[in-house]
Amino acid sequence: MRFSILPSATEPIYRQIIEQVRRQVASGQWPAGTELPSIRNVAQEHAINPMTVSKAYSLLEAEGLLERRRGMGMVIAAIRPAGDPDQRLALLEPTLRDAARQAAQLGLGRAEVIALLRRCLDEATED
Amino acid sequence: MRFSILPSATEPIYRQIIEQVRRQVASGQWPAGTELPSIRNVAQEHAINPMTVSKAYSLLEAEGLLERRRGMGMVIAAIRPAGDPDQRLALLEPTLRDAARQAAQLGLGRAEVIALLRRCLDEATED
Amino acid sequence: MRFSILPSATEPIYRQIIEQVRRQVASGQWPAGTELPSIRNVAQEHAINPMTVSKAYSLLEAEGLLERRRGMGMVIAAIRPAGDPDQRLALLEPTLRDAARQAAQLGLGRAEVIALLRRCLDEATED
Amino acid sequence: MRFSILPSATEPIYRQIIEQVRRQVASGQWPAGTELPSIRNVAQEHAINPMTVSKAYSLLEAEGLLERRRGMGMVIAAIRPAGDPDQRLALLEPTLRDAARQAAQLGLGRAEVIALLRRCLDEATED
DNA sequence: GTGGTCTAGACCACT
DNA sequence: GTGGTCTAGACCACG
Repeated sequence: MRFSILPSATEPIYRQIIEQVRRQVASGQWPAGTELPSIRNVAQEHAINPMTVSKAYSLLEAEGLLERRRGMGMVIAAIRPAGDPDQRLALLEPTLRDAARQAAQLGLGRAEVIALLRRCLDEATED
Repeated sequence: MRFSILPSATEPIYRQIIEQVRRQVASGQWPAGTELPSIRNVAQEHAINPMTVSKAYSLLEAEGLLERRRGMGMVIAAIRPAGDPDQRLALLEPTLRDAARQAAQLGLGRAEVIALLRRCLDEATED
Repeated sequence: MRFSILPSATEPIYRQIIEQVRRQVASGQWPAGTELPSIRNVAQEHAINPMTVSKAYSLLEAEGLLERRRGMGMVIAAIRPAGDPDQRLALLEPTLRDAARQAAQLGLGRAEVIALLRRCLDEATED
Repeated sequence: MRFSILPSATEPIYRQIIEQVRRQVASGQWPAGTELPSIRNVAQEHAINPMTVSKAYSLLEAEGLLERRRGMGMVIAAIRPAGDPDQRLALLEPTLRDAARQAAQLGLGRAEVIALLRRCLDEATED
């Protein structure tokens, strides 16, 4: 129920938050009705400005993924069904498509690329 | 000998150009002496600002990857040897590492992810 | 091509801007490609903070109504077809539906209500 | 004798309650002495916070429209006479004025707007 | 307690 | 020139 935020990353903080919420919802780990940590809490924990968190939450609300419960914080919207596996794969596709394009421009073979992905997957699941 | 540029992508245009030149050189597809398309040409073809192309070329020149030949435009510098396979793989690694992190957060299995990458590689090499 | 902003209204400023852009697009007065006044311009003209204008533009971009031309301001997105009359009426419907509900609770007759609307329409078109 | 409350509307809940009581009184549908539903009942029925209902009732009491009868809950105060038709129309005017302004910005014709209002009035009186 | 709005000002990135 | 991001702090509205 906590965000992992890297202030030094090139990706802006508010977008890091947005992406994490999207993935948590798509993976079914945050079902409809889940209460999000309050803006002030997130801001304090990560020593960032409340406006930055608010911006992320507001955009997610405009997107329909969050609902405001006035005076009571934000919750995951009921509308969204839990993401099925295909939907989750679709979220990953743009990144892999870009990787494939880069591999082609680098003249790399399929086997090499897939072997490298395997290694990265191992690292990522270790954490 | 043409760039593929997506003005709507999140990656800035000048950086798209830089990365493509780097990959073409690393893969040996653009050996030393290869002439680059003129700034004016690139700008017209993709309906982008000539200043943007100029910025990319200038940065590549400062990096030593390009050389300015008066009257001939820019050419790939003689100094840089084509990257060996490991070096080329290293250029791809950050993207795959990010993809693996996303896959983990989405709760996707290794097999699914690798299958999707295979499909993307097929598409990318068709072009 | 200018916004009319009332800082004293109960409706927040950024929302006043959003609603005006939506109506201008729906009515066909701002076709696709129309350049919007720059954030700094709008902010200066109305003596409001650039962030406020930026918030309106960003939300309209997230909505798909605006597109960013990097380094060159915002334009009306090409995707949206000019609103047909039915679409424009649909934008008005929620307000009229609310008015009808109020009239019913007030026990007012149809004729009275419609006569009042006529008077209001006269006033609004005078301006 | 029940309220219609939409927690998702932009209008705050306590204000929705206040406005409805005002209209029922102005229209004479709730004459002096009418008992209002208890705070607990309203809160349960609409799954809202009792404090919210209490706030609405208290404001209406301060306004003189309601009276607190110990053990009987709140009743419509005797003082207020039912509003005459002109007074009731005046309560509706701001909403219609806003609708007319929107219609003008949308470039809609008088006939269309009035026809739509007729349809909305039909719907509203059906309920 | 919750989030919303606005301000003022800084710094960065892109064209 | 353009918009984007973030900070710091004030005040309001809602429950």
